[in-house]
Amino acid sequence: MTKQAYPTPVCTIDAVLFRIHDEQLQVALIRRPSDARVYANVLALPGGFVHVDSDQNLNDTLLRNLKEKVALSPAYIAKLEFEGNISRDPEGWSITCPYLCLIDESASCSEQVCWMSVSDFLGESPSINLPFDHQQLIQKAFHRLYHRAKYSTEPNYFFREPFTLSELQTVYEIVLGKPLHKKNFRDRIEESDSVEETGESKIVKRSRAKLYTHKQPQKPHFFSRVLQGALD
Amino acid sequence: MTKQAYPTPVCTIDAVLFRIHDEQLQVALIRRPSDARVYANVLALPGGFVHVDSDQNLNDTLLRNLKEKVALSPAYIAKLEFEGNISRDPEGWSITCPYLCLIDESASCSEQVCWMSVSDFLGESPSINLPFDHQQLIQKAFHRLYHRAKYSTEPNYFFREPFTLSELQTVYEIVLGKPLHKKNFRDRIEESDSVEETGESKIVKRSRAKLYTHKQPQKPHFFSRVLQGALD
DNA sequence: AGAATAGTGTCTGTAAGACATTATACA
DNA sequence: TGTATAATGTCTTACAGACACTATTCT
Repeated sequence: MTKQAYPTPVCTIDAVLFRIHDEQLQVALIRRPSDARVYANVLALPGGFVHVDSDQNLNDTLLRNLKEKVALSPAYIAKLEFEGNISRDPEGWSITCPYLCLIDESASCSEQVCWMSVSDFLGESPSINLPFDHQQLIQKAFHRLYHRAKYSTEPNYFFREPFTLSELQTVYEIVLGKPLHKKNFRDRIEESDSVEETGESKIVKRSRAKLYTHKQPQKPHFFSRVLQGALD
Repeated sequence: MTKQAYPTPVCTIDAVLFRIHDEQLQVALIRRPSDARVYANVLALPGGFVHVDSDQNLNDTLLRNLKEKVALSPAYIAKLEFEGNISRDPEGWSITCPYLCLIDESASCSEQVCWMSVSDFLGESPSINLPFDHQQLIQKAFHRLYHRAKYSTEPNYFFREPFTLSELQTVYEIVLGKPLHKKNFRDRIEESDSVEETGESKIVKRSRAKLYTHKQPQKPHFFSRVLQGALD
């Protein structure tokens, strides 16, 4: 009954990295290396192995992999549900520790990154097939973000730089897939106490809008009531 | 960049197994084997390694370990957040895939199991020190159950046999640590559509109470509003 | 009969939902 | 001056919260 008695499954992290771009929710994919034992040269979620020498924890593993493969550090990260079984990797038993990562639209990243619309992966027959259980991981990450948009301020972290409330509302509308009442949205954000005015403002379209920043980094507010009503 | 290029951390499952007993929320601990390389003969959460030959997935790993070490199968299981770092195990890098498990009060289990009050582990200085990060895992599991008791019917699964609504309310009160209004609680449970009458009833204390069972096994209902009010 | 528990009726308060209005910038 | 957007005011409604009440069973 000592530790080395059993072979341990292969264990990796995977990053489901989302951004808002062109009025779409997009996910980052990268092409697997040509010398990979399975799924060589195929588009997949960025991920990788723990470096037991350099990583102190799985967070380090995630950030290192994103830096190496996508060349950016996310504005927000959160753990998703682990997944481990004999069939997700053709090479045998494996476990993944997947993360949801949010990044702001203007963040620059490696040109290797292929951004695809998340909606391409929500149906039964996606436009491209992803290796492993990566489509399921994207679906789970979206499911989480979608629901959190209804009862938390997690989508706030699609912004790193100051933002206007209208921009923020647009993000929520894209995630939820339906328009929201402006006043209700603003009341809700105010009630959450999740943002504060910078004092600055910017001219957007034909009006002047106040700029806001996060009050708490990486700590969404949770509402006591789920957002029900939305237009249509 | 092939798979076997890096050593993989040790990966285990841990079970935070809760029951309601003696008006308390209790957690199951077992004594580690005397030949363990670390923390031999110490009380800890039941857990163990993946058997890549016999387990199809981590669920199998959990159930097999619970059967072997606690001699029972839980009424409800759910994944908790994975944890992986260099310091949680004195032997080095390790990852745990922890599960929350609920079992009914009357379930019989191995006599080896030591049931302890969860409240013993919620403060800074617990009555006994647990190895690894097991105290944190218990705290996280309780935190989840506590909050889910406020916005879901997850605590329903402390029952496997038919139960009365008063018994159910008592379970919620123990988890939440405060009394609830009877009528409000019953309205909420009815609204959730999570239980149905068996048609049977039983005499409890000085009155006759209807018996209920789950409508959906393993699928809690989620309310659109968080339970705020409770007595005191 | 009295006590304890199961089960129900109903009023209130609060925050989400719906919609209207005002203010501001620009062409 | 007209139009599009920012920002706010206010009425309605749904449901949690509080509490009173009735029904049933046992001592």
